[in-house]
Formats: sequence, C-alpha cells, structure tokens
Amino acid sequence: MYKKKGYDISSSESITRYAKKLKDKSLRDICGEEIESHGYSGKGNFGQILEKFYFGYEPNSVAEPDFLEVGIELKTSPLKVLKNGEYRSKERLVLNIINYLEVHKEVFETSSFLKKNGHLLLVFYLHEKDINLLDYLIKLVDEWKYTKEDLKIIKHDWEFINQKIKEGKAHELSEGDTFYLGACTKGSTAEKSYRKQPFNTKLAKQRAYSLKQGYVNHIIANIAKDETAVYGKIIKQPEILESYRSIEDIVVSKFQLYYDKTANEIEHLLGLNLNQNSKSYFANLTNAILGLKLGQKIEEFDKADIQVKTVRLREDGMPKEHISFPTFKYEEIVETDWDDSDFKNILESKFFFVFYQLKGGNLILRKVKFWNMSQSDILEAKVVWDKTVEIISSGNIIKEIHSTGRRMTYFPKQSESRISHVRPHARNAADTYNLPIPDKLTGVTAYTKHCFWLNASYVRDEIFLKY
DNA sequence: GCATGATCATGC
DNA sequence: GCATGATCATGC
Repeated sequence: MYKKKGYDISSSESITRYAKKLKDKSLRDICGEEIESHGYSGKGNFGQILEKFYFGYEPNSVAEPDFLEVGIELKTSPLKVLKNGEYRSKERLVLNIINYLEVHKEVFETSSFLKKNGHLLLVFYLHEKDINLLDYLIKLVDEWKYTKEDLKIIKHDWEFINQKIKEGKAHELSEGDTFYLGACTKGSTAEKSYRKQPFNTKLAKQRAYSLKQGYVNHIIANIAKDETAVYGKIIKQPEILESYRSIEDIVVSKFQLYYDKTANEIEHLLGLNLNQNSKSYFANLTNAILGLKLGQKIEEFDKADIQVKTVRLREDGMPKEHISFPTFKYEEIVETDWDDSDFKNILESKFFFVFYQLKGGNLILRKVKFWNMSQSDILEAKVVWDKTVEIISSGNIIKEIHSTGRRMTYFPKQSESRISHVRPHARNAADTYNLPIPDKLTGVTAYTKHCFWLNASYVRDEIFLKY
C-alpha cells in the first residue's frame, strides 16, 4: 500500500482538489524521490506513474472506475501548444477496451462504458519531444461530465458500434463510423491484436472506445476557459435527438429542402446575400443551411473531427477536381509507421460531402452525404502510402527531366490505384520540403511539396453514386 | 481529352 | 507566411 493519499476517497470534491495541486508541476516535482526509491526504471506510462505515486493506488485494468466510491475514472492525456499559445489535444482520448463478446448484451444506460467513463478526472500534460516523461508539465486538471446534448450523441455512437457487433461486423468497425465516441484500434501493433467476435468467425481488431480528438479539444477549451472560437450548434435542443433520429438524419433533412436548387436560389431562399467571389462562399452556404450565422463554426462537426468537402461535379457527374489533403513532409513521413500516419488518420475520419453539379451553366445542389472509408479501402490506400514512403526513402524520386524543366517522378499515379495518387501541392516549384536523402538522379536535397489526393473517379463511384 | 506536373488566390 | 481550395499547362 502506498500511503501518499492527501484526499478523501469518498468525496469527489476532495479528490479533485487534491488533483488540481498537480497544476504546473511535473511527476518529478511531485514524487521524484519516491519514484527512485521504488526503483522506477523508465517503464510504464504517465498515467500509471501518477496513479501509483501520487494517488497511491495500483494501476488496474478492471471494469470499475479508478475511484470506485465516487465513480470517477482518472485519465491523463498529452497536450500540444499552437503558435498562438492555445492548447490542443495531441491525440484522441482512449477509454476502455470494447469487449465484443459482452457489450452486445448491454444497454447504454447501464453499459460498462458509461459505468467506467461517465465521470472523468482529467489530467492534461504538455508533451514535448525528447523530454523525459517525468518532466512533462501538467497544465490542466479538472473533472468532466458530458452535457445532456453530448450524451445523446454519444449514446447514438455507442449504439451504432453495438449494432455493428450484433450484425457480425466487428471487423469492419472504423473510427469514422461515429461522431464523438469512436472505436479506435488499440494494441502495440494493431495488426497482431485480433479478438473473437460473437456473431462471426472472422477475428476483429482489438478496439477501445475513445473520445475523438476534436471532442477532447472542446473539453480542453472548456477547462481552460478558452472561448476564442465562435461556435454555432446544429442541434439547438437535445430533445431533437429523441427517438430514432440521428444527427445524420437531421443534417441531411435540412439539406434536402434545397436539393436541385441553384446556389443562387438557395441563397435567396435563406434570405442571404453572400459574396459569390469569396473563397468561402460554399462553406458559408453550407453553414447557413445548417442554421448557423456567418463566421460561426459548426460545433458538432468540430467535436466529431468531421472533414467537410464541397465537390463540384461536371454535367456528366465527374468531380471537376481530385480532392487534396495536407502536404506531407518528406523527412517526417519516412520516420512514421502507417498506424501513426496523418494519411491513415484522415482517412479514418468521418466526411461530410456536399455535391453541387453543373447544369446549364448553373451549379445545383445535388446531394449531401456523410461518408467514411471502408476498412478494405483504407488498406488499399495503404499501398499508395507504402510506395510513396519507399520512393522517398530510396531517393529514387525523379525519373526524368524534360527539356522544358518539367520533372517526371516515380510517385504513385492516378492509374495505379482506384483510390488515391500523389501529386504536387505547392505555391510553385520553389515551395519545397527537405528530402531525407538527396534524389539519386539530380542530387537535389529538397523537393516541391506533394500530397495525397483522392481520385475524382473514386469520389464519383464510391461516394456520389453509391446508395 | 486525359493524366500529371505546376501554380494561383484567398484568407487566416 | 502558409494552408487550402482551385485552376492552369504540357505532353502523351
């Protein structure tokens, strides 16, 4: 037994008060000597050390909350700092493992998820590269309970995950399936950690419930009392989510009123007068349809890490453009595993597509769609990512240089994959990132910024045309 | 006409 | 200054 308890285990106020003393301290500040006298060897994670040496209980993996008497679960999570000094979550917050064989028997209100994670005590620390975890500074500490609105959405998410398990599709679960509560992969190498599922003989990846990174950012803003961003809600009263309606249905029904109308007509029907030359014209129109004021961000989409994409289709239904993602840094991508890659992370998100189509010189709203990529397509996209990494690591990037100076590369072309390709995405040829090793043909040590693109034909066939 | 490489323009 | 959405230009 560790006796370093400065709190009353039967009082949540006392526990929180004791926890808040951690602010602006590091693990070494708080319990350095004790850690050394107990032979701390650098193993174990931040949370386990805090539990053992500060709160004085042995880390466990039981289904009950850590502070059983008051039903509070302790969670620690890393922060990063933006250039403007605001805190953001470095990652999603991983909760308890989904026991496929048991959860299908549960109902949300009495579920193992809610029992263990309904009331959290959160300790956020500043994660810094190349610094010993004993020296990370703890910055934000507070309790967290979900608001009524959030809990309705989380319940829908939980039920969606359960439904998939009941249908024997645990192996097809994906983070992009849900809004705030995700089913994220969990295990040192996710490839190796497969589990049985109750209604299918196929093994399914081990997954845990998790709060989406965007949701954690809202918790952080809440705790830090940071209210710089202006948000507007789609769901103004939680009662709207009563009964069978999901947030998806509600959003889609708002758009359906305007299907087959031109952007201009929609604008007038909404009583707006937007600047059509503005780069954000379509984003503004989307927000207005959802009932938001100009300049507001969509709170629910932000919390759910939803990628909103407006796509313009030609008359024949082909998107005018491929869809781009952020550029990758050559030096970073070669040091990254697929499971930790930005590309995988973004492909696992939920997307909201708004399709406009050209018709007689006008753009009309054709349809909107929530979409996330299937597990099998994510694996196909991995092939493109693997090849890209291989090309950069080997230094065989440039294939030939035309007399005009135009350079042909070995990067995966559109014709090589149904799903994705790699192309430049830069201000101009001088807009470059450093290469980890010089290009074999030319010897250049930096190259024009590139990014992954979703093929226009994939967007048409798999997103626009399907069901 | 399409695929691929190159660049522009706006807004934060 | 840069990210992002959008578009242009060239060669097959």
